[in-house]
Amino acid sequence: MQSASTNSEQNLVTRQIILQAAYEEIYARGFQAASIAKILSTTDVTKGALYHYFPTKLDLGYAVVDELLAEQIQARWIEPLLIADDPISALKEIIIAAGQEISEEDIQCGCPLNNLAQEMSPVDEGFRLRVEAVYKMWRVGTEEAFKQGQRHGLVKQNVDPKNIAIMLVASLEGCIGMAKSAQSKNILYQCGQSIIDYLDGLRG
Amino acid sequence: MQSASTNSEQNLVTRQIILQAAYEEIYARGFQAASIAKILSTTDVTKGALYHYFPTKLDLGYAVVDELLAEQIQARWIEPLLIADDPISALKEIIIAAGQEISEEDIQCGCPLNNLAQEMSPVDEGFRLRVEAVYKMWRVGTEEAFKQGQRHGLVKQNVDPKNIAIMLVASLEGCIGMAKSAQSKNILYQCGQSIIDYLDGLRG
DNA sequence: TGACATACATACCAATCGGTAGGTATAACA
DNA sequence: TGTTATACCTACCGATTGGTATGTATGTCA
Repeated sequence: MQSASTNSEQNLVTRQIILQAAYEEIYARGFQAASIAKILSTTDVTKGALYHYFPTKLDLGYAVVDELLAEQIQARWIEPLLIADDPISALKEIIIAAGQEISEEDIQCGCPLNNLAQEMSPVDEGFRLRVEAVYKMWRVGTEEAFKQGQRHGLVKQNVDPKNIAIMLVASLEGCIGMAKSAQSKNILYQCGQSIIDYLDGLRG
Repeated sequence: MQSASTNSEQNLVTRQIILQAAYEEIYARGFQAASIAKILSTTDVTKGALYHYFPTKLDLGYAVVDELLAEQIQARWIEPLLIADDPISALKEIIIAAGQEISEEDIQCGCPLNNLAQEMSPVDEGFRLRVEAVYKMWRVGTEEAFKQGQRHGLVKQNVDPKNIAIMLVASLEGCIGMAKSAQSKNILYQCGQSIIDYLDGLRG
């Protein structure tokens, strides 16, 4: 028998508190500059507790990617796309919704996945593999949606869904990154509109 | 009178050695993780010399952006574009040339300007302003080239050169970032081809 | 030739870093 | 009830960080 519910539920709560605080600290400062001490001080968790759940800082970072970021991308960019029949309309709606919901802090900090990709890919292979797994999930999901769209005759037949997926994910990340550097919602919207124009050009 | 040539020339040499080593260290690890000690050990420069030319680490980082990165972008992405009559053909050539000349280390480390943009924009406003100045130069240069192209009837009249410039810079950075995460030249080329296709769609 | 500034060089410093050792309190289980 | 594992907690550690204080060698200039 495993431990009773009372205990293991509390465990997960503490673990989740640490994970969430780590996510925010990493999002704001990057992984390498993220301070364990800061994560502890923003919560009332002690160092012993943190190192009980995560043997190293690296493991904590990995968990943020595997559990939080993968889930975020899945929920926002993949699931609604796969449900829809028309991937072009669906993606346009997702982009517009994302633009509307975005906060000043988000503009300032950009995409948490791309942040980790750019910072950690050359530095730590474990990070790179995990981040790339999320990107691949994103690209494959997008590719599938556009294949479906082609089957339904809603997307041009003479384009390669795989290439479209790569281009879309890349330019979305580029768009967010540009807005982050310029700290400008205008640039975000102008770039988003260009992506939407590109999408409309794929109509079949 | 200023100091004689012998002296001030040597000065600039030492300064340039520091700047170059700093560039490489920052390119490989990011600014915050870049180690002054490492920069000194890869050169035979002492800490006294470094802090003689650059009062703080931040000033050293600023100089890398202002002097090295601005120059790189200008030489590779702006000058050849402004010389040409046809911006679309010119940019295609630049993209193809960049793809051919890129090394494994470059794939691994990505774009030094985008790296600093994503890492430092939320953390230090001085960095953000300097990086954004380079991006703006890049965008404005691209915009001018496309305006010229419109005047010569080589670019569609019903597109906004400013939006095109934003979209191009953003998707180029996104493309390099995606290839860096995937550590894949294939992805770089596929994404680059999509950008070229986009460019061809702008023909007037 | 003497005064002064430039261009380094060396030794040191406080602060912060991630991580660990060793304890305790609690709950599960035999 | 005694044993054992889980879930913490506190105090400490060595290493590294950017930065500084002090000294010196050299070249400039009046």
